[in-house]
Parts: sequence; structure tokens; C-alpha cells
Amino acid sequence: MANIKDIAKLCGVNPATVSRALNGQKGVSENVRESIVKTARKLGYKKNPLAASLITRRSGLIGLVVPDITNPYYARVAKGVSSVLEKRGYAIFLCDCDRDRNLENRYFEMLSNYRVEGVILISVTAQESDLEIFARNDIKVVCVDNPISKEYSTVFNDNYQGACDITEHLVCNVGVKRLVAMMGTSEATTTQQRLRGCMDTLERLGRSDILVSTMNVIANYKGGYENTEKLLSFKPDCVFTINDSVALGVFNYCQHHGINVPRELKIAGYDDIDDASLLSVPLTTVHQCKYVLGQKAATQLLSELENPHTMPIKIELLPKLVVRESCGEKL
Amino acid sequence: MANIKDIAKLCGVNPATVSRALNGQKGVSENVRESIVKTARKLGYKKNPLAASLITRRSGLIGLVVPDITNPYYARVAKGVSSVLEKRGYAIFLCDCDRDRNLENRYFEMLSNYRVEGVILISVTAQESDLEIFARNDIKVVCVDNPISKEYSTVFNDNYQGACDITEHLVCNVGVKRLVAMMGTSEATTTQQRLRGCMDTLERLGRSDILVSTMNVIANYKGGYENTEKLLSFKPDCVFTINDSVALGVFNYCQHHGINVPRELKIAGYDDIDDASLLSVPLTTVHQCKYVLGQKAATQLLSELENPHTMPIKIELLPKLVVRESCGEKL
DNA sequence: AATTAATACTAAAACGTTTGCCAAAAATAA
DNA sequence: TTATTTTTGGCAAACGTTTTAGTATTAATT
Repeated sequence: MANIKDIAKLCGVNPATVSRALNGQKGVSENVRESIVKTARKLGYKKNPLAASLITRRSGLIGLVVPDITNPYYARVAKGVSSVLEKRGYAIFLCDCDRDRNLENRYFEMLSNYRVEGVILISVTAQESDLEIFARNDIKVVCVDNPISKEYSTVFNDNYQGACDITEHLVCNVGVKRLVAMMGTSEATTTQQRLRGCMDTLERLGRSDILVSTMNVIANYKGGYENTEKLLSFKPDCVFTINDSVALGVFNYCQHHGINVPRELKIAGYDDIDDASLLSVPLTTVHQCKYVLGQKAATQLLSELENPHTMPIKIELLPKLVVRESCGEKL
Repeated sequence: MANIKDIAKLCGVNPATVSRALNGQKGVSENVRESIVKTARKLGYKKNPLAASLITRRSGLIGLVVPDITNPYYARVAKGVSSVLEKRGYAIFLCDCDRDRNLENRYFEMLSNYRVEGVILISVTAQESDLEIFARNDIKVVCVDNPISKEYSTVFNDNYQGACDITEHLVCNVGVKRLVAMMGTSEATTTQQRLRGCMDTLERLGRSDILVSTMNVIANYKGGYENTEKLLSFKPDCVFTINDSVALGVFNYCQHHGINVPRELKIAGYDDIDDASLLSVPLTTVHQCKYVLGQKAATQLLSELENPHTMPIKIELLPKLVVRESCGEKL
């Protein structure tokens, strides 16, 4: 593979001149530049970014840390990240941590060894102290969803607002009277924020006539399915679930037990995963902009890299209510 | 960040000795090595693999090319790949090509610029000629699913066998009489192989009494949903779909139109994506070992890297029939 | 015409490693 | 003892870039 010296030799100039010419810097006359560019093309020259990084300290590598790439939510965020990094010529160093904090920390070390310029961090396991390794090697970090450290920018969806929106819909348009909020563990920030949005909205609307109960389940399909029996003991007309996977679980339980959705039970989800619209009774839910979330995170990271003195910020995306059929007919 | 020279200075030795000591090479006495290792640890020294790669020509980078990381099939394969590469200390350079051949080729160029050592290529768009860039820079490639070039190893599931297995099940255990094979485009190798498996099995069983028709659809949810009406005009008792997404489409059409599955129509899928088991009538399908597929691909790539003279091989995984309820009760 | 300023380019050092070659020292063999 | 081999570790070059400093050369300003 041709290198910068080969070109220099062929053009009868110094490697430094070739470097400047190819990087579009000034200090090289037009005719020389032209000849350099031409022979570079002829030789099929491609700069070795690894070699360049040694001296520029810019590897062009960005770490992307996810809890589980097979989770459609993270995959979609990853795709958003990927779309902007590719355009800017950065390479993605993928770290699938498998929700394992040890593995995650091993990856953190690897990322710093490889001199990544920055990291997009989507983590449910990392603690603030785990990020010290990035601070030490001044690697920029942008957190997604979870504001792990005040040191770094965070990009997230406004869970509170989404919960407000869907609750208002359930109360004002659907007319629910007996609501159960089927949430995740109460330590999870998402559960806290969404539940608060729900409760605050009921209060704001002054609807003390509406009975509302809360239950906490494992926030996946199984958690939904297995807790539907208990759910039904509340005799609700509607359930608001912490996410769509849980909603799917509830829905399938209903199918198996001859409970008509939405007639006998209305189901409202959260996230708007792909399956939500494919369900035989398409799910009313809150759309999270996963792809855009990834894009924003990547864009923020790049601008912090380019302007090293930008302060960390919080970027909040607005979720969007999507009304389908699981809570009754569309308006 | 400490480097090899810092250690050398502190230990009063030459950088070369430090390198040898840290890489476990011989030619350095035990006490010197010990002192080097100790101060390396004290300084928190981490070798810069990028710098090392300049001279060793081994970047430790492996490209992972996928058509779409949000597709659960590819995501699962990716996770398999990731699991073995991480253990061996390789970094994954993720390329989500978005099913776009141009983007894919841009990524190929980037991969070669970054001097990846090898590439795991899952592609539906790449042509053999697109891979020349890897041959030129002798970058090893392992193809997954799709044997794009004879030059390279390919790892894939035995589509033919899987189709044989499920067809035999449908005929011998379920007792279908009027079967429709709802396949993808006839150019796709998967369609060809699975259809042939189906047909050959019918012939092998000598069941010329079974009526079998074929139709070609776009191989996704929508393709299934939108072609179910046409499908029903064949008055089949069973449909064998090219994949589970199509099966889901058919299933939901049936739900919407009051057609009971499996009583009025039995549905057999392929792939065993996660949704298959979550369906309200869980799907009988063929399990593809996606995770293992990724693991095998990565393992093969690494062994080719370590032993540069290994010949390319084909690795075939055996799929596994999984009987659920969409074709009638389990046995 | 003399000075200054700008331009085009070179030489060399740097980035952080690895490695081929060599010399000194130590160990072994004669 | 001497001769031979082996072990240990130093030196310097190399990998492919970028960048600093400096030198001619040319152009612009007095």
C-alpha cells in the first residue's frame, strides 16, 4: 500500500509537503498540489488514520456502549448514532456489555487503550466512579437516557411529559375510571418519572373520582404476562404499563384468557417499539424518538470534540403520544 | 499517560527491554522483568495498540458489517461475534449499512483505511467485486449466510435441511393436505434453498397427494399481511412462510379477519425470532442459531488471522425444528 | 534600492511502539 | 585455563504520519 513517502519521492518533494497538500493546508503551490493529488490518486493512496492519530491525538474512533444490542430500543439508538458518525468519517467501536458491569468496565478500559476520542454511553449498570477512566484520559462522554455523571452531557426523552400526555389522553379522550399503573422497580428513574407524570396529571385535571392503583413488575414481557391475573383483581378498565414489552405480555394474557382488548381492558404502553404497531390490536403508546436520540447524542459528542471548551448540557427530547386501538377507537 | 519510555527511564533500562518484558518475550532476566512489570503497574501503563499496530501490522480491529443492526436476526448474530472477539481482546468496528450498497462500499473503504485485520461480513447487497478492496489490502473476510466469494470462508445455517425438517413435520405429524409456500423473491438463495428442501421432502415422502403451491412476496411483515387474501384463495390448510416476520403478517391478518389459527389455517415460519414465541398463538418455526452463527464466524476469522495459511472453509450449522401451537397442538 | 513580508518548501523531530543486530557478560565445554 | 555457547540487554531503525523551525525564493512595501 502506497504511503506518503512514495508520493513524495515520485513528485520530487518532501513528505511534509505531501501531507499539507493532501490535508488541504496552505503553503503549497497549486501546481505542486495538483501533481501530488494526481499521483496520490494514481497510487490509490489512503492515509493511515492510526499513524496520523499518534501525532494528532485524534484516532477518529468513537466508543458506543450499549447494555444489549439485541434490544430493539438500543439497536435503534445505535443506528441513530451510527448515521451521524458515518457521515463525519468517524469509526464506531461497539461495546455490547450484556448488562454486565464487569464486562462494561473491561470495555471502558479497552476504549481508553484504543484512544477513542469520545464515548456514547447507554448504560443501566455504570456508576459514576466507573467513568473516572474517561476523565483521566480526557475522553469525552455523552450519556444517553441515564445521567450517570454531572460531568457529561446527557441526552434523554422527557419521561415525565410522555406520561402526562398519555394519562391526559386516557382520562379526557378514553374516559377511563379505574386505572392501574403497572410500573418497573421503584428505583428505576424511568418508573419514577413516568409514574409521577401520571399522578400529577390526574391531580392537575382534578379527577379525584378516578381510582388509580400501582404495581411493580419486572419490566419485560414475562413480567407483564405473569402479573396480569393480579392486575385483573383490581378490576381496572385500563392499564398503563412501564413499557411496550410489558404491555405485550398483558395483551397476550388477555388473548389467552378470552379478555377482549380494548372492550374489557384497555392497554396503554410506552416506547413504541416496532411490535406495538404490529399487534393484532395495535398498541396505543408513547413514541420515544430512539433514532433521533442517538443522532443528538452523536452530534453533541462531535461538537464537544471540535470545541473542547463547550460545557456539558442536557438535551431533552419530547415524546409523542400515538393513539392506536388498544384503548378504543381512534378519535 | 505513561509510556514505555517513562518506564524505561525509571527502571534504568532501554525501551526495547521494557517492550520485551511486557510482551512476555525472552531475553530479559527475571529480576529486571519484575521491576519493569511493577513500575508499569505503578504508573498505570497501558500499551497503545495503535502505535504498536504501525509496526506489528496488527491493529486488533475487526470490522463487523451488517445490513441493519435493528433487525433482531443481525443483532443476535452481532452479539455472538462480539462475545468471542471481546474475550480475545479485539475491538469491533461496527458498520450498519442500512441495506445500502453505496454506504456499504464507503464502509469497506473506511475499514481498509483503518487497517482492520479482518471483517465479518453479513450482507445482502455486496457483490463479489466489492470485496476486492479487502483482497488488495489482504484483509481476511468471513461471510455470514451469504457466500459472496469463494475466496473467503462462509458460515451459514443449512436452509435446505431446516425446510426438510419442518416440511416433514407438517406432512407426517400435522397431516397437511393443501400447502402454500409463501417465499421471498426467487433470486434469494434462502428462498431457493428452503423451497427446494420443502419440495424434495414431499417427493421423498412420496406424497403426491399433497397439493402444494408457491407464491413470492416481499419477505417482511407487510408482505405477509398484504398477501394473505391471495393466499387464502388457494384454500390451503397450511402456509409455510420464508420467515417469521412474514408469518406474523399472515397471523395478524387472520386475527383481524376472524380466521382461527391453527384450526382454519396452520402457519409455519422460519428463523425463530423472539416474537415467534410471544405470539398469542406461538409460532411453529425453524430455529436458526444466530448467536452461535456469529460465534463461529468470529472464531473462524480469528483462526485464519492466527494461522495465515488456513484455507477458507464452509461452516454449516444445523437448524432445529421448534414445534409450538400455530400448526396444532404439540405432539 | 533596501527593507520587510509573504510564500513555498525542506529538514528533522515527534508520536509510542517493535525488532534486527550487536556487544558484553555469564555460563558451559573442552 | 581457554574456547565456545548462551543469555541479557542496549542501540538504532522502522512503522506512517504531522508539525515545528528554518531556509530560500519571491513579492510587497517603503
